[in-house]
Amino acid sequence: MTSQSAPRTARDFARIELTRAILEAARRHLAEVGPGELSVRSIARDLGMASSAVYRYFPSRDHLITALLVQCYDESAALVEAADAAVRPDRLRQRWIAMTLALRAWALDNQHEYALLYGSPVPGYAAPQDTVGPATRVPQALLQLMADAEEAGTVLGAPTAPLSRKERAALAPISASVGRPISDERVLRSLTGWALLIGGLSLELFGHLNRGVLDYDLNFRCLVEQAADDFGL
Amino acid sequence: MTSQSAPRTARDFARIELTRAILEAARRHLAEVGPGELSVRSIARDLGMASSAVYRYFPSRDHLITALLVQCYDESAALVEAADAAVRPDRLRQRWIAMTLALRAWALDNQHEYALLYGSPVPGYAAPQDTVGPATRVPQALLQLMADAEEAGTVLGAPTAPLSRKERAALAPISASVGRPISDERVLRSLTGWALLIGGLSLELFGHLNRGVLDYDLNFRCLVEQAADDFGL
DNA sequence: CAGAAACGAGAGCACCGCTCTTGTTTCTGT
DNA sequence: ACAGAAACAAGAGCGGTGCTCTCGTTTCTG
Repeated sequence: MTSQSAPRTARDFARIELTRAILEAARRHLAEVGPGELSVRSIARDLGMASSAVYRYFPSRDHLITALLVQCYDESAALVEAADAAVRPDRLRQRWIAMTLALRAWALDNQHEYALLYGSPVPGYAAPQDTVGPATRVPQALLQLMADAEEAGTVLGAPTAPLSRKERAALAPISASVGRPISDERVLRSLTGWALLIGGLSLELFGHLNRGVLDYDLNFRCLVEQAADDFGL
Repeated sequence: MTSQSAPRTARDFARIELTRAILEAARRHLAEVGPGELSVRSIARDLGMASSAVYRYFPSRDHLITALLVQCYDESAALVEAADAAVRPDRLRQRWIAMTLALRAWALDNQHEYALLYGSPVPGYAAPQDTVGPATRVPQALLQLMADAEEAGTVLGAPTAPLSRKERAALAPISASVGRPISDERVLRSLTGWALLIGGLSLELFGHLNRGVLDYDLNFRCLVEQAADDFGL
């Protein structure tokens, strides 16, 4: 780890402070240039230090990106969770709408960050273990919504052919992560919802709707409303 | 344009041949390194020419990427269309399954190419007009399927609240592109289907299902089967 | 057959991630 | 208190990138 517990000495304090400053500058750059062109050198210039000094705090550009990844996952997930919590728990449909709109709002405000999280992986980059926790917060929130829907006894929209044993087995780790009983059909529904959400946002933000859809806000709203219908919310 | 009609002279011939060779080498590299690290220099090395010579044929790296973009859009769309055509036209559900499986198969075989098409845009890159035609072939195929479903008189799965006038207006360019009558609800369904398809593939290929889903093949199949149910196919 | 156009190759510019060395500052054990 | 160890900032440097410019050669065209 980079910082051990408390800043005992002045040096410790300076270290965590500079680490924060570097990350902050990186994030500031990310607002303008996109993940692929994030440059350690320009960040260092921005902070008035030699580029080699940055490597005292982040051993490589990838480590810096990992830190940004975690920060952005957490930031967006916090917004989604907050939007969820702001709605009465039994208003299931409204919660779904609120969560999806929250993620879209964040994505629109932080397009390069969205690309970092859900776009193509950065060049030679393989996400380390640190990111998986934060990365699962949003899909977990969707899962919890579905579990609530199951407890409330809502019926799924369209009739679905029952899943085979093998199909159920493939979803086992997810079902187990919910922490309470949930049918495999609902687990699958949350996956669908997640895929639809990310797909819709990616198509919009990566420019695939350019010629075609005129009103992006309205289009996204239609998408999630229709999904709510399908999910029986 | 790069080549005007016929290769009249030996030089013309050499030019289109070399252009093709460069593109081919670029594509070969793309199978291994990912769009962001495609390097003009390494492609030139691969062909045994000076990097500056490549710029006689593609004025910039972005132009080269554009050519790859078009090629990949066309290649994947051709597979999707072929899969569609291989099924009896009135087997709507089977056509949907075939098309989605075809795109997934291509994406799995060409992961970097998929990232190029549907991942985050390449750094400073803005897709020019040339790419929009090929890019719309897949969503167009989905739209045509939905139009066929409408003609066949299938009913949509879950009940949907009717779209508002503004919502219908936002979809107008797409409806018009179908070339025959289609309800706005079905247009919206194709958008949902497209978003779900791209979202599902992106989540899978960009590593978001790593811990969770055990069997990717099965999971994707479940996704599209369930979507077929929702779409009333 | 001369002039023009296209060509390939090389040097060079400014940038990148990253490493190594050097000299300085700060902490720590005795 | 002080010496040794550890952390630090800065600079030079390596090999890579996209791209430009120049220069000598080849090919086409009027």
